[in-house]
Amino acid sequence: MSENCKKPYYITTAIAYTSGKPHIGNTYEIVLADSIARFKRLEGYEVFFQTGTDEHGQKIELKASEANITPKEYVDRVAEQIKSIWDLMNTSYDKFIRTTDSDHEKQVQKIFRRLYEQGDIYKGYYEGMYCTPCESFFTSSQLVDGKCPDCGRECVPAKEEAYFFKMSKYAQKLIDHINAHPEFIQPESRKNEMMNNFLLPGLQDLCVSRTSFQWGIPVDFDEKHVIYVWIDALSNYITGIGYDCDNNSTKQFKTLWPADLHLIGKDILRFHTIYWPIMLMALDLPLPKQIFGHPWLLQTDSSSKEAEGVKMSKSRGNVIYADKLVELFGVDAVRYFVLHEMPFENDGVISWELITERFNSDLANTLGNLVKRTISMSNQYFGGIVEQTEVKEEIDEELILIAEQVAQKTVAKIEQLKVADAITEIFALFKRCNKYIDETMPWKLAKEESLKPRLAQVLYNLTEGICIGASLLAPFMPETSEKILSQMNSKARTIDELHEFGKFVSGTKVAENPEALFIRLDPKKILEQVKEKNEEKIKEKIEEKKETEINLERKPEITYEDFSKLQFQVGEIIACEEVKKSKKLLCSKVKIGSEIKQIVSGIKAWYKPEDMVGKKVMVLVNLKPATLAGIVSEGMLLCAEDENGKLALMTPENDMPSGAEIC
RNA sequence: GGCGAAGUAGCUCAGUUGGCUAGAGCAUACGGUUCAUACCCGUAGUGUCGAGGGUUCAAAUCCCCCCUUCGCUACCA
Repeated sequence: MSENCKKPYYITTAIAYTSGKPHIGNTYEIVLADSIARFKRLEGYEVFFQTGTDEHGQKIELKASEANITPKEYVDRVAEQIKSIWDLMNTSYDKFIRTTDSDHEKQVQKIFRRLYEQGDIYKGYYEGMYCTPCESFFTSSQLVDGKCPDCGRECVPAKEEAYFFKMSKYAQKLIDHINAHPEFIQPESRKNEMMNNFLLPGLQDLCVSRTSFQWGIPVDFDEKHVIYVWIDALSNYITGIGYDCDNNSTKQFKTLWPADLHLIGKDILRFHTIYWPIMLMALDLPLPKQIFGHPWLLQTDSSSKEAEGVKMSKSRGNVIYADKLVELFGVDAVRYFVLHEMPFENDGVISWELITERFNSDLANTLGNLVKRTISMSNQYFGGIVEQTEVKEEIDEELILIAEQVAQKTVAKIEQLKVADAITEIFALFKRCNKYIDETMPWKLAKEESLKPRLAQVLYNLTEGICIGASLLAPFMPETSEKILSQMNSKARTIDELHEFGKFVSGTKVAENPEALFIRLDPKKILEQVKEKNEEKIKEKIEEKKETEINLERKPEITYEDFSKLQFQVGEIIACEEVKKSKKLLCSKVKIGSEIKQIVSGIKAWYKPEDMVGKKVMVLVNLKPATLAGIVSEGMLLCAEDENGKLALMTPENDMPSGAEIC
């Protein structure tokens, strides 16, 4: 393939939101994308790999004002931090786009205007309950006990002039596209979720502007509006490579678009498989070829059972940061671990024991030791010279066959985005090399001068096998690959040079004192170090807890008259059972004075029915009855709620009779 | 509640359209070897393939029902 007719390959990650430091879960995505990008380069594609940051929105505006700096200063800081972690992970992105880049901003304005002018965007009103931290509107039916269904915080009623995107107009076209291209959404199981939950029931129009904050790209023909995240963030995939909606797109755009792969977390699949394709349709652009919603890396923490299989998130305080891992294990080990341990469809598990185990067995034993023993034999027996002598034996053939096939096997796995399996293929070669050493027993050959030529060939075969493996390893563990090849005094090869065994230059002298690639770790010591860190973390958590305060946005003032409309009484729970049809509801019989009311409440997660019975609780008794999950509820049990959404029933401090008025 | 996924050796998982004594890696035990980072190679396993029923000459694999877990979604006064 000549230089100028290389096939393009355009891959992107989601852009990271600059509200804080990214954890290992975010980092997984960039490493995954990087390994695919590097692999495609190895295959001879002209790869363009784009990542970046999503830097607008109210949350950032808030954080910046808390820190007493401008939003731009704030995002500059975080973007730099994110970039430095991407660099720490040795990722080879070609472009780091920021949504505050001026060319991006300009283009987004033009896109918005065009969609408005062609009638896909119209002006309307958004009415509903608004959650400030989440920057989201909800219908009152979506709220959980009047709180935000995402974060559990207070919502306020709001009405906002806003622009809407007519999603429904393109829905059928998108359904047809998804049906015609089964590979479009990966893994395929996600396709059903999108179809069944959103597309088939009918798409709602999407609100694409906000007036409640300023930190965003203004709508240029209606300055009080700011373009909301969808059009702003998603467009990065085209603005980053030079799209222009007045038909002045760059050559780069024309070459690269449509993207070959959008790599994203499974949580934002909906935006990428529904809103983004529809936006593209409206712009009359082809759709990306594939969108892969990768699973999560879940952390199991040996020191606390409850943390098992819990998604990492800052609010849960169970975050493992990439730099800490790198400190303990090194970049390539972390890359290896996240790539190897992450399955294709289900969530992967990360724990200190697992990392240490993999590190020792795969990296130190299988790979590191193989390289070391091979090189040391070459030095011991031949002064470091690795030479072909053509003294071949049948026993060589299996090794050679595996070595010659490993490249194409790996290519096939990457084709399916099965990166973990690709790595396993490469390690199968290293394992075969170790076995080959036992089969040929070089130390025995070394004892007889007449067998030296055979010994030389054996070591050549090993060296060549290792070099093939190391070349293929480059996309996944770039530094290790380079180290091995440099110890072998050899060069990285392209895929095409890996199908044939014997390209290692005969007569090459290998390193005299090769450095061990991975030193075995003592799992006990690692666990001790982790324990120390955990204890620190727990202390921090406790301190944090002490300081936790919940501040709600004030609702409008009410009069005593308003208040007196509400009637609260003490009720005694005399019976309680689960509402079978629902996941969150308990149905209680509450005795209020002589009256017995049936009340349904969303507290199943915190209270067992048997624990409810006998409790005296605070009841709002004159609330209009409503039907929940088919059951009539005639009031409301009052609860306090913490920052994690945990509920606690309100009970009188001293025993009070059932029916006592609360005033 | 709707839609979907999963439940296989101690652990992480493979098991194509049903077919011979159910597999891999790690961990475990034993044996071999010594070039090497207590390493490598070999052997050995253990499994009511979530429970029950059915179809079949034959089911981990198909059908029914149930249990458990998970994902998306709805409801959640």
